[in-house]
Amino acid sequence: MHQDQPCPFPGKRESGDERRLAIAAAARAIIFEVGLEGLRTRDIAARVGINIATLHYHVPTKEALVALVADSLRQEFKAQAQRNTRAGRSPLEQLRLEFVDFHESVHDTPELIVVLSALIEKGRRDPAIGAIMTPLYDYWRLQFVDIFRRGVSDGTFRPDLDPHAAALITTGALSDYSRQWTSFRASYEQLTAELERAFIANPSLSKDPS
Amino acid sequence: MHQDQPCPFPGKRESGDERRLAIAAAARAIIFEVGLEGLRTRDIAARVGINIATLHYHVPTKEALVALVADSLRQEFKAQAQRNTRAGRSPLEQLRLEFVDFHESVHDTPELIVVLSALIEKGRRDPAIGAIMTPLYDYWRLQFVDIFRRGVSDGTFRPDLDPHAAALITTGALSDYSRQWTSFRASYEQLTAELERAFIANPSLSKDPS
DNA sequence: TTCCCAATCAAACGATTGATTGAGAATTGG
DNA sequence: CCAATTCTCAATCAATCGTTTGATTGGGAA
Repeated sequence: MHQDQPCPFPGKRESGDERRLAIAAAARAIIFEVGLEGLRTRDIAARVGINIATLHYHVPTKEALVALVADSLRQEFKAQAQRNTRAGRSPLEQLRLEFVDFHESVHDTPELIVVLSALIEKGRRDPAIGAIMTPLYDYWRLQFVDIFRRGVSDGTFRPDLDPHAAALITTGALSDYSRQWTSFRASYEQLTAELERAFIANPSLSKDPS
Repeated sequence: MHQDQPCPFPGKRESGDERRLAIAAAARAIIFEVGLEGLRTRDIAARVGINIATLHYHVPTKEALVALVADSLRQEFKAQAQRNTRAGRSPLEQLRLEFVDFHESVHDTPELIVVLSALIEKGRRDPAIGAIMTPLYDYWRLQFVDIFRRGVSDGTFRPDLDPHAAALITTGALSDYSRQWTSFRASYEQLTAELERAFIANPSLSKDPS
């Protein structure tokens, strides 16, 4: 029994889905501020503006709550991936689009990568979280694998480039940058430019290997 | 009325420094297993084999305990840096030595990088931890900056290579690899080999062979 | 109207948390 | 040997944690 009709009286009761959405958002904000070790169910309830018992009505346990946050990240990445279609673009253009997208994500929702890292780390020891986060991170990296693989085929990138290793380097550098951009002297443009130079084929070499 | 046999030398006491060392080691092991959010002073005391009050005698607060762990990491990195002198070696040799060192560290003490990442993340919000961890991470990256800078000078690496960006890419890729090497198909050798190819000068373009 | 049920809350529960107390054992310097 | 110091522990504290209970609300169905 699901009704699409939004509540005509804001401040009254919200549907279960809306509540769960607000709970996940509040939890993400708190994790960003004080980390997973500072996450308290009462603080989440207070930020949403509901009673602690109401929180447990919608999300039974804290474990399920963290899983809810993980799933909210998954859905957000899924939506982001479906939003921009890269069909018909060259590998280098797609790579640069990924760089721009990532930068925008870090700028618009700075807590996203921080929470993502925290949950990936938690997923290393919590199978329930790992089942959500590992495929998510793999998917992101596989996008780069695909870009590099096709870029090698058409001569954009070095012929001796290892797509998997290059993708690992790229995602590692990007996530590491966003994690501590405060202490980095190098700008994001310097980082992405160096990544391009690292993988791109040398223009002075013959592009036609036949 | 001694408790259930913690010390291999009954009747013997450990000095304050040894105790603090054992406490830091136990805390690191626990952080590796259950994360910072699962770190409990009682668990640390139990692993060391001492009473909870004894733990608080040596380390007054939990906050000081986390700082102690951070400092133990700093000392370990400092000792590691001083252990192997790289004087007289070529930039490429030094880079490969860094790769080997890192791999050995991950292999010998797998909890090291995980705990390092956890404390760096905590240092983002806790100034006391950040004061220890940020310089530590910067120091590691600066080692690569130095290697790349000299490698550019002597023609080992690309002339258009940005040492800071390249170092950021390298540390990011390495730390990201060690954080989740379980789900990576690419081996460590593939990763380091790709890093070398990414930064090394093209052999067909030997521009300055003087 | 009467009933049902998702949603909500005040209050509290049992357990755990970091931290403290006071007394005593072990060690050290004289 | 003694006294001072360092170190240790059983017992305990106050606070907070995640979770539960029991009751209430309000809107839609019967």
